[in-house]
Amino acid sequence: MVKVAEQLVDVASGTPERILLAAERLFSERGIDAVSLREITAAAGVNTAAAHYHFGSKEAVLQELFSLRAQPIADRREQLLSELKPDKSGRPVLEDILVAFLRPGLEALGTPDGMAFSMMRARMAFEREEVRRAALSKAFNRTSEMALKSLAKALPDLPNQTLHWRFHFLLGSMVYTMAMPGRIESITHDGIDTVDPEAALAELVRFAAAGFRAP
Amino acid sequence: MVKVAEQLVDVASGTPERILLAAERLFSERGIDAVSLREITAAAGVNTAAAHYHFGSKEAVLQELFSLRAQPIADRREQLLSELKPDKSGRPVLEDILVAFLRPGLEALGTPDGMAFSMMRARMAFEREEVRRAALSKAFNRTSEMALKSLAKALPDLPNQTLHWRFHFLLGSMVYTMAMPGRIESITHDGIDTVDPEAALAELVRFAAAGFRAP
DNA sequence: GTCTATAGCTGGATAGAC
DNA sequence: GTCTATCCAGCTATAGAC
Repeated sequence: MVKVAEQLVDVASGTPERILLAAERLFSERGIDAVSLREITAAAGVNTAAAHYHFGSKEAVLQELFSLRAQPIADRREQLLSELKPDKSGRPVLEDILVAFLRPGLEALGTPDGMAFSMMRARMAFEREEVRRAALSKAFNRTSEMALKSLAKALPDLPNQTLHWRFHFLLGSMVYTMAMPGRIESITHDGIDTVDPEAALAELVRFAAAGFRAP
Repeated sequence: MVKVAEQLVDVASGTPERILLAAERLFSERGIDAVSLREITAAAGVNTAAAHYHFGSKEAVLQELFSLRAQPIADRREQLLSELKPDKSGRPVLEDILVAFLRPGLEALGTPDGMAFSMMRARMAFEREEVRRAALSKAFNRTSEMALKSLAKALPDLPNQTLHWRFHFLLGSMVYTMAMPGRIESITHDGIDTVDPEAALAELVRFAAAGFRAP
């Protein structure tokens, strides 16, 4: 309904931006369905009606917020994937593909806003509501297919089905990591309890690369 | 509040069982928060008050349902993990551990009830509400730690932190697989679109085993 | 553009008849 | 034990004053 600043700034100036920032924080803290529009507007210091005026509905707030945050990540991923350099055998290097695919999302974990978005994104991957998974799909489908194509080139002997299974496992590991920053394995308390995005990236790339190369 | 039959049968006889079965189906289809107690009781063909009489609250219905379904899986996992045979070097075999850990959960995907539970379980892993993650934790903590101990024995050279990271990735792949039976990768339509639990198990074991063995 | 006020629902829970 | 009837809190959304 309303054009919102391309980049949300930390100190929100206008009413729409304040609403989006409040929504992002609350959605990530407590989940989407558990947060009411009233809470969002209260946290933003504006009136309930303002959200309806600027966005039209609670779902529209979510969608606007999502695409606003997802776009830069998808763009960066696309850029990195398109810059991949083949090795001397003419094929892209598996590890390079994984880094290009994973880095934009995982490094977002390093900032408070990015962490909030990541948790929201991870949770949306498990949503039943079509409209929400559709937002994810719309934002990231293109780059997922780019990555799959590169992976197929890097691993020419891998059957297509197996490649898809392994890409699926990669997504699971990625999403699970994005869902719980700061508490890797709440199950076992002696685990890793701070998330350094660089460490997460390095560990996941190493793990997945070996997995993709399995016979 | 009320003792429910240890094993839910397909043709539900009593009122509590009918409520649990309806809840299971609806929770898995649409998510927990999106389903009202009224819908559950309507689907079960009983009155709203019946659910409160038998369970006390909607949350209690969920908890009862969860522990009822989780227990057999955890028990089976524990049994399989305790039966692991060491190889000639005296260590458990990585693949055997993975199978023991994953099989009870993944093979549940083969039955309609099991599939419904798996999707509910996967979604609960991403919940913010403490009480729900606590149910997961309570049901599966013990066997997760058993698996971690066996993994440490099978991979004596792997630093503890790395082991935990990789176990975390394993959980992510497992949960992601359990969350979306029948549509591995909705992102790419030419992917795998039916889930044979045995195939999922075999693929995940191969992928993860290679990942755990990465240097 | 931003507010107050309220309409119109839907939710969980319960009291009390049977 | 199982119903009907109802309470009351909370929600989204909107109409209309300013």
